[in-house]
Amino acid sequence: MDIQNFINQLSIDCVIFGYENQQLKVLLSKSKFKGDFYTLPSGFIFQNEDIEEAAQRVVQERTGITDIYLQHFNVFGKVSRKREEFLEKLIKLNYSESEDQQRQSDIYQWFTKRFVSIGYYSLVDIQQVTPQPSDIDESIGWYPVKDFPTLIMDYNEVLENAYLCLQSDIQDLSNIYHLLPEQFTMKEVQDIYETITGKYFARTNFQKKVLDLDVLERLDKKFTGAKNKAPYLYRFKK
Amino acid sequence: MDIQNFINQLSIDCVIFGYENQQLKVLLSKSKFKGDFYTLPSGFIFQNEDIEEAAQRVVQERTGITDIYLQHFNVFGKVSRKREEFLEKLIKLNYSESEDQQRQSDIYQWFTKRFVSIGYYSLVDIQQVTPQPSDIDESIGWYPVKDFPTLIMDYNEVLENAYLCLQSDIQDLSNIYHLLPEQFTMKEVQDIYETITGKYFARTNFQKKVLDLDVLERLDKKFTGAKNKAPYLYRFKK
DNA sequence: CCAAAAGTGTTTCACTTACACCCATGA
DNA sequence: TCATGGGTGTAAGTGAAACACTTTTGG
Repeated sequence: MDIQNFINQLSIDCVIFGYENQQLKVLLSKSKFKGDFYTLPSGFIFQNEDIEEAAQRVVQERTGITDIYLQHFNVFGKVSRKREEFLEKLIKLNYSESEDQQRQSDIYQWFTKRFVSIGYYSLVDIQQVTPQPSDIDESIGWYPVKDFPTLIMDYNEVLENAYLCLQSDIQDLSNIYHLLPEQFTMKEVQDIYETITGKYFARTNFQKKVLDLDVLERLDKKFTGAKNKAPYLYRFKK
Repeated sequence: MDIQNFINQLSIDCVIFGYENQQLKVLLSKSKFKGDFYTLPSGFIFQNEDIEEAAQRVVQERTGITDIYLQHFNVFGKVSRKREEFLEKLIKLNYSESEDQQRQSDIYQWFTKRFVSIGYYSLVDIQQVTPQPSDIDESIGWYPVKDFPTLIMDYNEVLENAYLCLQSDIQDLSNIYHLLPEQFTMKEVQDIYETITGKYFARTNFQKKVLDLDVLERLDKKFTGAKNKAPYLYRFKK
């Protein structure tokens, strides 16, 4: 890792949301290190790179997609952030006593310093994503927002905070479509909206409300083979 | 300045809002350096200091008040941020050719690096504030949001962005009271709200709307000596 | 022809906005 | 007693929520 070219003590943390099987999910990775270390996709900022670009890069590396919807939601800059207890556990489980010289290395110096995190959340079409583990990840995958593993440091709070911001931001239905494929039915829009807000909306009024926003264009009907009236497909206007 | 103890390439920028004479104002300082360099109150983060604490410190140093309302609104992390043109002008106007060794100094190295800004806005009771210039300020004072001088780097955009966020955040009237003194009349609340939103509200309905929020307690009447019915004073509930 | 779900129209209700009215104040 | 601005109640209007109804689909 080319530590020299990064901004010191500053990181980008991305909460990547997707929607699948009536569930809102987040992309989390599990570290190669011994011990169950789950974490958010994160990265550092090159000296010649805008932070927005760095966030794009982080999401692109883990998802494979381009043209990514990103939203800054908070910064996390407390001194501790439960870093010490994470590092202690990590070192205890992964390094023997004799590897003391390890602790003198640049990498060790880099990672044991305090970090300020810039938090972004991202909304992606989960069908477009093929999760790609980084070289320090054992695995990477989607976990339901309602049931995800304990994360390292203060990342549980970071994730919860991103979720709260998403719930608030999505009220006006302006960014919900980033979670959807190119074409979708009204029921899919409503399902996502109800899942994220946790509230139920009357079907007929929801349809009217959304169409009145005048952001959708109606396409052909979608014949699923179900023995009922086929719903229209919609697409967001450009 | 104790550069060693700060986080590198990271700064706190504070947009401090106050309200006076029917105008929303921001606190800006003018640099001691030759050339008209106006800027936002800003500072750096000590290694052993939460960023929220750093922001508190910045606002406290410039205003003298404690117990400060702060709201993070954005980060500014583009590579350039018009830094080069600012530094060029600053050096041209303030250093002679012979002072080349200056450029080797720690301070020079510190300030010429790229910075990522963490933006906070603050709402204060302007009557409580005695603006205090820092050691690099020639002066510090309040300027109307509708008419303030050109700022260095991209700080004009930072300020405008803070103002937009304030306009959005204040819709629910939840944080407006930080701009008011301990006790105030309904007309003062309405004046501030109208000034910030730029919209006019019917007096009688505004009163009802605010009282229905159930966040104010009514105190005694305020006798101003004007020959009309005295308005009630209010205070925000704890 | 029937069950299931989609789409549309209509009624009802609640809340906002507009406005009318009365009250307190001090010259 | 009068002009001025503050406080409250009520009518009108608007938009959301509830609900009834019609249409489409495939077994």
